[in-house]
Amino acid sequence: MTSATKNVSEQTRSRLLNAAREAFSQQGFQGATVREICRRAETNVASVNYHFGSKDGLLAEALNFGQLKALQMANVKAGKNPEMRLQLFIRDFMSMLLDEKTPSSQCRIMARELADPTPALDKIVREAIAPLHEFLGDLVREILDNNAGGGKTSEAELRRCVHSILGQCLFYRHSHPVLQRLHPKLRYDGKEIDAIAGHIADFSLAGIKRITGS
Amino acid sequence: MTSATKNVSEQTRSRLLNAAREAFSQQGFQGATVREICRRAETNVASVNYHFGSKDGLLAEALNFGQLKALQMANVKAGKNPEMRLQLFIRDFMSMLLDEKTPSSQCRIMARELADPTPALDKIVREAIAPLHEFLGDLVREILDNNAGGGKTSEAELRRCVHSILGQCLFYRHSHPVLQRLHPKLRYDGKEIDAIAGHIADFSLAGIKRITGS
Amino acid sequence: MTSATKNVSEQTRSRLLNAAREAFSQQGFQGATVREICRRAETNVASVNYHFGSKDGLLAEALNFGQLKALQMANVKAGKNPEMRLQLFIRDFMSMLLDEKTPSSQCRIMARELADPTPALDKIVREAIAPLHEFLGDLVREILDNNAGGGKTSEAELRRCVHSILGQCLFYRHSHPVLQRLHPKLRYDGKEIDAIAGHIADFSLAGIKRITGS
Amino acid sequence: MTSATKNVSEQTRSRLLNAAREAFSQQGFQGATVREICRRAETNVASVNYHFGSKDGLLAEALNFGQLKALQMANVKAGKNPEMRLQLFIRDFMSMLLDEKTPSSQCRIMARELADPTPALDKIVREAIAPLHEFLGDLVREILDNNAGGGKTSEAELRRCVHSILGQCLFYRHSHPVLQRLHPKLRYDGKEIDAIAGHIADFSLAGIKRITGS
DNA sequence: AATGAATGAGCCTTCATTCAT
DNA sequence: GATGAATGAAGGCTCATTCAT
Repeated sequence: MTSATKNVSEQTRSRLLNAAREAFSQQGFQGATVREICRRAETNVASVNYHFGSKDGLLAEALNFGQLKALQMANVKAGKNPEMRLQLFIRDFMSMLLDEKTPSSQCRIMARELADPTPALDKIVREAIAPLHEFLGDLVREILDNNAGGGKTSEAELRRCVHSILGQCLFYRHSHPVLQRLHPKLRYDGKEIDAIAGHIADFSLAGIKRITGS
Repeated sequence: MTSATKNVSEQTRSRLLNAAREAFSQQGFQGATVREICRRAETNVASVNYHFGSKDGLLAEALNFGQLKALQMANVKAGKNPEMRLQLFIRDFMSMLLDEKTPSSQCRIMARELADPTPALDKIVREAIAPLHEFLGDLVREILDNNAGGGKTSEAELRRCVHSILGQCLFYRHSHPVLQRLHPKLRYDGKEIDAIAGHIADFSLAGIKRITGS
Repeated sequence: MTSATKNVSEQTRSRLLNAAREAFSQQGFQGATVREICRRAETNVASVNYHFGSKDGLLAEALNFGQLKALQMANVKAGKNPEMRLQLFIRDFMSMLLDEKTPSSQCRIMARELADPTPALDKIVREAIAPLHEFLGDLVREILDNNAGGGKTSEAELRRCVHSILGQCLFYRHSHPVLQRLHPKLRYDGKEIDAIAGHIADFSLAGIKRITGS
Repeated sequence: MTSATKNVSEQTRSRLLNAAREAFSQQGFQGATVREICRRAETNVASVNYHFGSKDGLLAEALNFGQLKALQMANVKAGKNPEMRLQLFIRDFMSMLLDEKTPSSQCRIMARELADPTPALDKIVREAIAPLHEFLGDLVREILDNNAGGGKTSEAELRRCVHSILGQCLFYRHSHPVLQRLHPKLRYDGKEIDAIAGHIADFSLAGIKRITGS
């Protein structure tokens, strides 16, 4: 099988995965039905079980964390100082979370998983979230080290900084239904995303430095 | 029926509400079944419809925002400077969100609603979340005014500060399933909650003050 | 208990019976719910079982055939020739069946019973329908005797004449939903009822005489 | 799949339709349960919704008016004089209504619909009953024209003749439960059906001719 | 005597899954 | 290999009925 000759089976798998990502991110895992996913993928209802064993299996495969990992790798390669790298990362992460144009539905699925864990959550945590926490932990540690006012920072405190950063970012995704109702006019276009990312970066850098600063 | 002998009907209603709060916060609205709720409440399957008309009706009643509102009112009455009030609020809010001993499952249900909106979300936003945002907005504005370095702060920027604070707090609830997997040993006892709340308050105050540009 | 002091229990019974007649004739026995009947009767849901043992019991009591019997007795007393008495009876019977102003819901309930027999049907047949058939049988026999052209008429043939008369009358009740759809403008006011009754009488007398006439 | 090997799906559909016709004609639409229908059809409870979308859908499909229409067309083609055609039609119609051996339960369902209209009644009236009334109207008009004693017959009077004929025929179906109780020994075999049909035809022709005033 | 509360059997329907082809 | 057909467990809900007072 070359890149030019993808066989029919592969095409169906692919269509199913795309349809599943769309459906899961829109309706949640429970809310999305196998029938609807198959309808969107223009295949028969038995396909999901045929190709992925079960609805759970489909979810597990539908999650690919390539984008998130690529983002981290690119960030490391950027090679700037950690403060700037944090800024960059937050902006990229927010774009991934909010930009409705990109097919980054994985993130939305993950967000759903947090609130509604399925057996797939273990895989998500292992393969995507744990590395992400580690990545941010390293970044924050670098920043803290650069600003160390003599005091040492505990692992717990470091972890909380990571949580603070992630919490701010994820809020815009988790609370999206609420924010839509509170501010119906607000649109998350590129400009707004930049503004939010800038805010979170500034807010977080100040927060991190306070930890050391004392 | 005296004040000492609560109506049987009231008791059943009450047991149903508790069971529902538990179930909804654990399995989500869709995931929780009427049968399971009734089993927990030790009553029959028809009770929910008898007492609340429907599963939706049960959800609507299961949400009462008294605790959250009481918390805000107490905070206003505390009368300290806004920085301290923010610290207090964050600690109380985190206790409410995380302390598994208190029956504050409403907050957990609300968290679920964010990820999986039902018709009840409109009510929740109107009656609980919008006031909460407003309350925090006022608090942040006071802090900003006290620290104004001449510059003005836009409404958008103010709103983002509120989001940053709430995002940090809610992260511990939204991401609970993840955090459990990342740090299996960690328990959210009073001490840990205090530490987290303290961190968020410090982090946020630093962030807010950075906004003023001072 | 005098006619002036009907006790509360009797009043409730009476209200229930009226409500039941209304409901049964409108929604049928299965379609009408005990709750709705009790709501109309402004009493509690347990009343039906309390006063009548069951929904079936309520139906059995709701049926009273006084009007139908009165009609037959009056007809006998009229003392005219049988042809005229048949005319009179058909007109009265049609009025009872169709006039929406009179509370003759029993007839409508009976009509429902025919299509949807409940345990009450035995009682209905025994107490109302069998006597009615007998009454009409006697009337037709008189007519036949008056016109006997020498030939005898079998019991079976006599019975079929009765069926023909009743069939024509009941058609307007049984097929009411259909007729409403076929001729939406038609109203069964007094004039129309008279016309129909006149037609059925003429039609039937001709039919009966043909049987003899040979 | 050859013409000899009917699709399994088709067989199930067919079994469901037969079971539904049987059940609906016996218990009415409300009284018949999906579970019972599926039990009779020896399939699972989900079949009805799978094949027909809903119980309503099943009813709509269970009604096919082919037999009734065929009967009318055959009658027209018979080409005899209208009196004889009426005789023929009544006999065929009665056979359809009463012969328990033929699968003509549609007529019985229709009869049920009259007493307990469902959303399907509109379809029934439009597709089956209205044409039937028209057919009989034409037939009666022909008879009247042949016998016109100079007088004209109004549309209303014509309609009532049709009602008289149909009423007599349908009586044996509508009142079947009653007749069973009144005359337990009577069986509607071919001979009895012929006798009834003959009676109705004679009775009606006499009635019709009376209308012409001759 | 009379009632509001509570019940459980049963309703139609939806769903992920399995099976025969 | 891939699919339309079929499945049965489970869903929320309605209802006549019963129970404790």
